[in-house]
Amino acid sequence: MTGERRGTRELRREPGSPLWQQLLELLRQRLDNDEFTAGFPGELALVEEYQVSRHTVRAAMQVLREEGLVIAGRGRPPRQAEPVEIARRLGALYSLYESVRGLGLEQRSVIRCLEVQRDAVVAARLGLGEDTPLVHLERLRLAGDEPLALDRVWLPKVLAAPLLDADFSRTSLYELYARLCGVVLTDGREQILPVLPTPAEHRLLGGPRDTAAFSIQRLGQAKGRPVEWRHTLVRGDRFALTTAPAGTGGYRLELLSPTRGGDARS
Amino acid sequence: MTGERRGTRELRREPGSPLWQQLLELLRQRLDNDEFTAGFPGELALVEEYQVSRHTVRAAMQVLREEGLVIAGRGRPPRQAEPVEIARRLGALYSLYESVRGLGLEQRSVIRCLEVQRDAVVAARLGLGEDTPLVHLERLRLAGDEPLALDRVWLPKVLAAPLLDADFSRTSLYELYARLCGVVLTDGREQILPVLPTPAEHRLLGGPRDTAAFSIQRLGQAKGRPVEWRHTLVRGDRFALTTAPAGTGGYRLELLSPTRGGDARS
DNA sequence: CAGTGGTCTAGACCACCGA
DNA sequence: CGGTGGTCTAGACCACTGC
Repeated sequence: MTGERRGTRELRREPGSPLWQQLLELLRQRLDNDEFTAGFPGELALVEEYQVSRHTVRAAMQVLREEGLVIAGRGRPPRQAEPVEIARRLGALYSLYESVRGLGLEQRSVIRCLEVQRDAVVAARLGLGEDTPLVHLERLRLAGDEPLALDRVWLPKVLAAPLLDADFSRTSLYELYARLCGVVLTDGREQILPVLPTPAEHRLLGGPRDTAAFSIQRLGQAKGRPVEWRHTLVRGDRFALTTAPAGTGGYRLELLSPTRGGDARS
Repeated sequence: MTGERRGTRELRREPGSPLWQQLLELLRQRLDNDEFTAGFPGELALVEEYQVSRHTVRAAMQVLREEGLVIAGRGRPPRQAEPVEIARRLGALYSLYESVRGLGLEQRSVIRCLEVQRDAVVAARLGLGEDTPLVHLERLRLAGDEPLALDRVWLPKVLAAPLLDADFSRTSLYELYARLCGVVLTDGREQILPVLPTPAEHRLLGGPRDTAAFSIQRLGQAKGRPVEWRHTLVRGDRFALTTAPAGTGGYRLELLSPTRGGDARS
């Protein structure tokens, strides 16, 4: 906003607080403040600005790049990652969206409910008082004409009120939450359970009878504050959790091919 | 074995093949050959041996440490990680074992089957001919007196023959596989599905009726070669997959507290 | 071409840990 | 205490990208 230039920034050279960590925190704050939407500074620029060695800059940048917050590569000018690029690292629910998109299938949603509610249990999970108004969205997610998941979301009304008039049928919730409300999810915790859908749920999801499903519960956070409670039911006959390529311990929720090749109940 | 000292080792200084990557590969090989069981060299020792800068050594070591193959920390002499410490990074099945152990519960198994079989489907998954003899182990895993998981494993008999006389009731399969057969799992791919156990499976696992379960299928590899096919059924009313702390996209299979606090079928 | 990051060197000081 | 890794500097050369 001010546009002022400070030649050097406030890095304290003292033990116990490495320069690269301080720099990392400062860069995080500036990313949060959208100071870099017009382009992220190169390593040498940061060396100059903060008066540290390039090695120190690279130590801080390595973290930001691993987190996917900044995209940088040899030759290209570096840039801040788009929310969507960050979100892909946020767990099973995102890989659900991506996995379906990766197969070139059209995704849409049938909105079953979009209203303001009060729910003491959900509010508690969000760390809010039990009477806090919440925007509640319930939708059935489809690929083509086939139901894939039943998605139930609660957001604090304080943040999410603009979404009450939004059209969720074609767009990602995260995208709308970011664009209309300025809330970008940066972190989250998920819990995944195998469940047997209730008859009502099964009617919505379709599929063979006695099919189990994934129950995914998720607390989404932005800058450390809870901003989303989500409970999604994913059809178990169409999706599997598979280890991520690198064997890093990560998992992806992947759409199974229509011909369930191997049931492998050997 | 030889005890010979080569002052410098074969690192080629040429573009397109960074020194730290070459060093990383050499160290991997030496780890595979158990050259470091009596202690892993420090950074300065590697600087001297390979005639590269400490920075280069650290670049290679960073990878080995992130992979958990080497344990190193300020002050302490570095060392090669034990198989168990590596295995903890090998997916949901290991965290099952650890999660139960972490709660201080006694783990044991009831062996239901331990014999040599031929199974064309499983053999194919292991990349073997359909008549290849396999060691098959089926066991019910318990914590205290309560069944937790039904575990079915197939191993190539060529590797696993010594296990036919082993006692699995108290010890981890991975530990025995490593100790008796010299096979240390280094990698693996898993697929996790929600399923409804068959009546027979449900009788073994116990729990409320109409409880869903995790079906975990796993192909375990050692040095790139498949050495294990596994199909485990985990009780869904006692375990959940939860995101790993760092939000790295990883998941752990965690034992739920006996009092299922939040069903959250909101 | 100029600017980017990728790699590498040769030093330095310090904090931590175990003997 | 000596050895470990953690941090930091000031340089250098190169490969890649896009103009």
